[in-house]
This record gives sequence, structure tokens and C-alpha cells, in this order.
Amino acid sequence: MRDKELTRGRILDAAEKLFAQKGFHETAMEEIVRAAKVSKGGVYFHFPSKEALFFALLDKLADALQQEVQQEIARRRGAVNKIQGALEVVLRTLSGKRRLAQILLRQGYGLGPAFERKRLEIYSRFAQLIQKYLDEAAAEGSIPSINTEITAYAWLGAINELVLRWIYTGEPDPLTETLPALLEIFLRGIGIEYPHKSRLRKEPYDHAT
Amino acid sequence: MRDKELTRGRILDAAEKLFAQKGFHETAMEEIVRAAKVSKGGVYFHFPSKEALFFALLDKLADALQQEVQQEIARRRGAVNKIQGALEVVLRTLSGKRRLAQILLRQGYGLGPAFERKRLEIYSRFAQLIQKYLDEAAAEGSIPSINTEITAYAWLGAINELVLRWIYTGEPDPLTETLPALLEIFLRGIGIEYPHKSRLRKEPYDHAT
Amino acid sequence: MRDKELTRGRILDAAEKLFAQKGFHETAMEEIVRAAKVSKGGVYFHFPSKEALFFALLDKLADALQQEVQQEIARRRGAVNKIQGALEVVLRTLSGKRRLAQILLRQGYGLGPAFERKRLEIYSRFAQLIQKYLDEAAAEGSIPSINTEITAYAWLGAINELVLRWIYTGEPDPLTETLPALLEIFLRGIGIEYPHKSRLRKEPYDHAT
Amino acid sequence: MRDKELTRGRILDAAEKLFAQKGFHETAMEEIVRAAKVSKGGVYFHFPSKEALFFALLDKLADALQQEVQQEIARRRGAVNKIQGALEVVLRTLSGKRRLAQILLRQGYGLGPAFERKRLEIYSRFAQLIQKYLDEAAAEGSIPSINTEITAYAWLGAINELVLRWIYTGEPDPLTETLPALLEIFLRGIGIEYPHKSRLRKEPYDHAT
DNA sequence: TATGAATGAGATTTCATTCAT
DNA sequence: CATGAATGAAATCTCATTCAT
Repeated sequence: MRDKELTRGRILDAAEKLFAQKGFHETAMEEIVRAAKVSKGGVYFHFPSKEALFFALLDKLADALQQEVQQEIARRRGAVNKIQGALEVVLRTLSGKRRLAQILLRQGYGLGPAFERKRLEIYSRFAQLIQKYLDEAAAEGSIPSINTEITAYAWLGAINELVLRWIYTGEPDPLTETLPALLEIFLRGIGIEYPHKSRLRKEPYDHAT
Repeated sequence: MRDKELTRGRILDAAEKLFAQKGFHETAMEEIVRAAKVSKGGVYFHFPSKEALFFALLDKLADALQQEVQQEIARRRGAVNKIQGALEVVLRTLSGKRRLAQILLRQGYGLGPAFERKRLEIYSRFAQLIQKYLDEAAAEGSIPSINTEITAYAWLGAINELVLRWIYTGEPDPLTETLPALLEIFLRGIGIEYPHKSRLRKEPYDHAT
Repeated sequence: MRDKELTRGRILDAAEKLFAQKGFHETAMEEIVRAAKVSKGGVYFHFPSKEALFFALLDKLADALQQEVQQEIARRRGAVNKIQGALEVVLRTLSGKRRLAQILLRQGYGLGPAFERKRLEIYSRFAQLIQKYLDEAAAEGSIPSINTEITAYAWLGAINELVLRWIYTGEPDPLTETLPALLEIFLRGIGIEYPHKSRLRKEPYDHAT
Repeated sequence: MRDKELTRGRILDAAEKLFAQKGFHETAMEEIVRAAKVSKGGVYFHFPSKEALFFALLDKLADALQQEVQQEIARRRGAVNKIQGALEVVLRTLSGKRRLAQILLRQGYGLGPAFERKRLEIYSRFAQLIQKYLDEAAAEGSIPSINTEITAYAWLGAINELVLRWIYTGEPDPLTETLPALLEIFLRGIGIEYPHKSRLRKEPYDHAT
């Protein structure tokens, strides 16, 4: 039982590294087997197929990111503040774990219907997270009434693109440098003037109403 | 000499259809050969490899879209107006040519480093187009001074994600329905109230009313 | 684990037969696969490429011949006697194993640089064997001091050509009929009268009698 | 007519260069076409197939070599002297025209029955040349009665092997350094003591009988 | 004569998956 | 649970040759 989990972990680690480096199709099971120091049969004992292994990895990584984001959100008060925190966490985490970014953002596009469903599912999770807080903010009156679904996906896409760019070009370095500009666009986009240097408030904004 | 250009065109057409339908790896050269009614050698005479064929196709489609966008931009006056026109054209065109969208946006992500470089290159072209007009608008004073590069990529990413979503889920139908919401976010994000001048919220979010 | 060595052997056997019959390029991997009753992947599991398979076969055959020659040499006493034994064994063995001859002598000439390097390597092994005994004989004083390296290669070439001729024309039948004439030329070439001690011509050709 | 010959010559030259460098199978018609600055159809107008082109080249080169050898032979008097001259010419010529050597000696082994027939034919021509003078010498009594056919092929093979070795290893440099040792073995092999430094005679040996 | 686009059979190689041990 | 030899379908690519222009 213990060993089983260890082997499984080694396989996932090897797969993470290789898929991130070379993509799904360019990575052969043989390589994962070698890197994980497991036998072919071993991998197939833990994962019924290469695709299943990939999906398991995707889930694992998405879960980890989502959990970090939710923890940060829980720590903050006020919808907009939560949004800002979430964005910070996402960029900081992806910035620190390039491989995570590579797999979560790059993979699963042109790989066939099953992959696309998976990607859709994962992105939906995050989009709904965003949308939920946008809806809350709208309900509070903190922001004007907007199409929060489209906004959520637009934000996701914007982050995606900028992180992707960072992965390839290494710019900006560090990735978190995009944070102020991105926040500015995002928040102003939903009708909130982004606080400038001088007046960054630590306190949540939603208390006194 | 049979008609070289004609054959080349037939191959590109077949490739466009098949790559859009099934993706790069899922499409066998054999199928393209069959669909284009060319011999295998014929395809390899025109394109040295499957990858090269794919890239040529990508370029062709990107060129076509870019040209349409630029024509629209040329027709309009004023930076903001041009931006609006460009966005309209992109959404309208992708909406009408689902295959174009599928190939330009979906393919070339998880297909390995070479593909990603290509995608990056193409997206850069569009990003620079956007950035140029944003910079002009900023110079005109139509918009506040912002990080136009990040904004350009953010917009591109947002469009990408929404079109992708439309490709998968078919929503919203038609795709152009996203236009008002997207424009609103985009323009407001750069400090332009859209579309109603009256509702501009000047106050920051922390007004404590 | 099925029996690895057994499969490898079957592949080498099939390859030997086919390469000997039809040559390297004329033999398709498909045919070897069929003849060896192995799957295509099976062959590639054991040999990374067709070329590698061919080289492995060459080594195997050369090793076998070299071993036979060395055993015969070990059995005999006296440098000249050893040389005679070696020549006999080579001709007798090649005569009996036409396939061995075909592969060892015929293949690997016009097949490109890599093949020729391999052939050179194998021939060097045999040349060194010959040279070693020639040097010994010279040290013993059994033969005059000559360029033993050139002699060794000359002998190898002579044998090569005669065996090649035999392979093509079937003459002389049996191949071993060349033995006396060849020995005569070889030994006389290094100053040893063969086989009749009486007829040694000491005088140079310019005696002017 | 004039142009025809010119084109044909350009093709043969290009083929000579490429076949010598890379071998028959590794050289594509495409490359010859490029190197000769002719069209594909042009090559096929002059030579019905790749094989035919190769054979034509072989013949051309063999003829040239044979002619040089025969001229030298005609210049000399006395069978043994002629032999020495022939050997000198062959080594000198091949030494100067490495490509000629590469094609004439290396090619046409493992390339299938048709190629082997051709090689056999060419080698026969030279073997018969040698044999003829050996027979004459034997008839004259200059050499003991030996198997002149086997001797001729043995010599051919010896030369072949040494030139081949020179082609790959570059040793000995120049190739003609092998001449004395080779002559010594050859002549002694047929019962003629090879003249040492001191008493090299310029005059033919056969006058005074 | 010459051109070069097109042919198409066929070659080598890959690789996810299976299964006897 | 694990191993790794073996499978075999399928993929990409090559290249001598042809033939409409």
C-alpha cells in the first residue's frame, strides 16, 4: 500500500517532468518508464493508459493550484480583494513551478476530443471560481453589472497567454511583474479604478457600508 | 509541368479541413493525400514534412486573418474605433470560419516545442498590431498610459479563450454575442467607458459610501 | 520474459540467409521479420536499426571464422605450417559456408562509408593475424625480411578475389582446388619454395643465359 | 550533337563524384541532377536508368585505366617488364584519381546480381591482360609453369585490397610506396627474384637468349 | 531534346499496449 | 505486484521513374 503510492508518485513525477518538457505525443511511455525507474507493466498497473496517466497528472496539478488559490481567497475579505489575491497566487505559483504552468496551460489543446474535454473541465473550475466572486461583487454593488461569465473566461485567457509567453520568452522576469498591469486592466475592466502606488490599502474595502 | 500552384492549393485545402477536424497527430499524411487527390510524393514535393505543411497552413491562415483585420482598421478612423473594428472582424471571421479558428487557436499547443514557437510567432504578429494602435491611442491622449504590451497579449488571450470555448461548447451562439461584453471589458480596461458615457465610475473601489 | 537469446538468434539466422541471398538493400526488414517469425517490433527490440543488425551479423560471422582459424593455428607448429593451416581453414570454411563467404566478402563494399569502415575493421583483424605469424617467421629466420603488413593485406585481397570469383562463377569447384596454387604463390612470394624443394630458382630474372 | 555530348559528360562527371563519395544507393538521382545542372528528364534521356548510368560510368573509367595500362605495356619489352610497368601504372593512376579507385574497386559488390556481373566482367578484362603476359612469360621460360589464371586474380585482389586500404586510411602515402613490396611479392611469387636497389636494370631482360 | 511536377510502391522505424513468467 | 520481451498496426518519408508541357 505504501509502496504502491510511492511507485505511483514516482511515475507521476517522471511524467510531469517529461510531459512539461516535450509534450504529450513527443514523450514515449518508454521514457517515463526509464525516468521513473519502473517497469512498463508497473506503469500500466497504476494507470490503464498513457492518456489516463496524463489526465491523472492534470487533475493532480489543477487540484494543487486550485487549493492554493482557495486558501488565499479564504484568507482575504471582500470580493475584489479576493480576486486580487487569487491572481497573485496563480501568477506566483506558476512562476515558481514552471512545469506546472507548462502542463496546465499548454497541454491538451490539439490532442483530440478527450483532451479538450479535460481542459474545458479544468478551466471551467477556475472560471467558476472567478465568476462566483464577480457575481458576489456585483450583488454587493461593488462593481457594475456585467457579463461575469465572459469576464471570467477572458481573464483566464489573458493569464494563460501571458504565462505562456513567459514560459517561452522568459519575459517578464519575474512573471509577477505582470501583476500590476494585469490587475489594472482587469479591475478597471470591471469598473474599479486600480489603486495607484500611493494609496494601496491593506484593509478590506467592504466593511463600512 | 502540371499546374504546380493548383496542386499546392489542393493539398493545403485538404490539410486545413483534416487538421481542423482531427488535429495534427490524429491526421495521417495518407488521409491528406487521399483528400487532396495527390500522390504521397506530390505532397512531399511541395512540403518537405508534415510539420512544414502544418506551418505553411498556419501562416496562410494567419496571413488571411491579419489582412482582413488590417483592411478593417484602415477603413476606420480613430484608435478606439479601429480597435473595435479589429475585434469585430476577428470574432466575425473566426465565427464564420470555424476551421480557421480551430487551427489557429487550438492546434499548436501541446505539440512540442517547434509548434509552440510557431504559435508564439503568429500571436506576436497580432499582438504587435494591437499594441501599435494602443500606443497611438495613448499618444493621442485617448487612453491613459498603460502597459500596452501586456494589454495586447491579455486581449489576445481573452479572445483565444472565448473562441476556444465557443468551438467546444458552441456557446455563445453566435460567437459575436460576446462582442459587447468583451468590448466593454477591454475598453473599460483601458479607461474608456463603453458604451454608455453616463455610467463612468470615477471613484476607486474603496469609497466607503 | 520470453526467451530473449532464442529470438535474437532466430533473427540473426534469418538475416544471414537473406542478406547472403539478396544483399543488404535488396532485403527488406519485412522479409527478415517473416523469415524469423518475429514481429517487426521484435527485431527492433534486439537491433536498433537494419544497419546495426547487419553489423552484428558481420561481427558474429567474422568471430566464428577467426576462431576456427585460430584453433587451427594453435594446432600446428612452425610459422609456415601455421600459415598453411590458416589458409586451408579459411578456404575450406568459406567453401562449406557459402553464405558466410557471401556476407563477409561481398557485402559491405558499395553500401556507403559506415559499411566500409566496418569491413575495414574486420579485415584488419585478419590482416593482423597473418602479419603476426609472418613477423614470427621473419624473426625465426624462416623467411627473408619483407614488408609483412603489405603482404598480409595482399594475401587477404587475393583470397577475397578468388573466393568472390568462386561465388559468382562457381569455379573452381571445389574452391579448395585453388589451395595449392595459392599456397605456391604466397609462400614463394615470401621466399619459401613450395611444394618441391628442388626447383628453387635462385637466380634473378636477368641472368642472360 | 555537340551539346548532347556535353550534357552527357556533365552527368557522368557529377555521377562519378557522387558515387565515389557516397556509393550507389546513397546517391539519389536528384543529387546527380542538381550537381550536373541538368533536369531529371535530361538524365533519363541520356541514360535509361540509374543502373545504366552507373554501368556507363564504370565502363568509361575501366576503359580509361585499361588504355593507360596497355599503352605502358606497349612501351615496355619483355613480359616481366611489362608486368612491372602495368602495376606501376595502375597504382600511379589510382593514386592520382582517388575517385576512379573508389568507384572501380569499391562499388558493385553487394548491389545485386547485375552489378556483380558487371564487376566480374571488368575484373576479367584486367585479369586476362595479366594472364596473357604471364602465359607469355611461362612460354618463354622466364617463369616456371604456374596456374596463371589464379595468379592473375590473386594479384588483382591484392592490388584491390591495398588500394582500398589506402582510400580509407590514407596509408601508405603515397600509395605508390607499396610498389616495391608488392612487386617483390608478386615476382618472387612467380619465381623471379625481385631486383634489389643496386641492380635495377633499365634494359629489357629478354634480348640475349 | 529538355523540364520538373507528380507518381506510388515500398522502406524503415515507432510506440502504446499486452502477457508469459 | 512487477518485469520487459514481444506485438503489430500505423506513420512518415524516399526515390527511381514517368510524362504533359
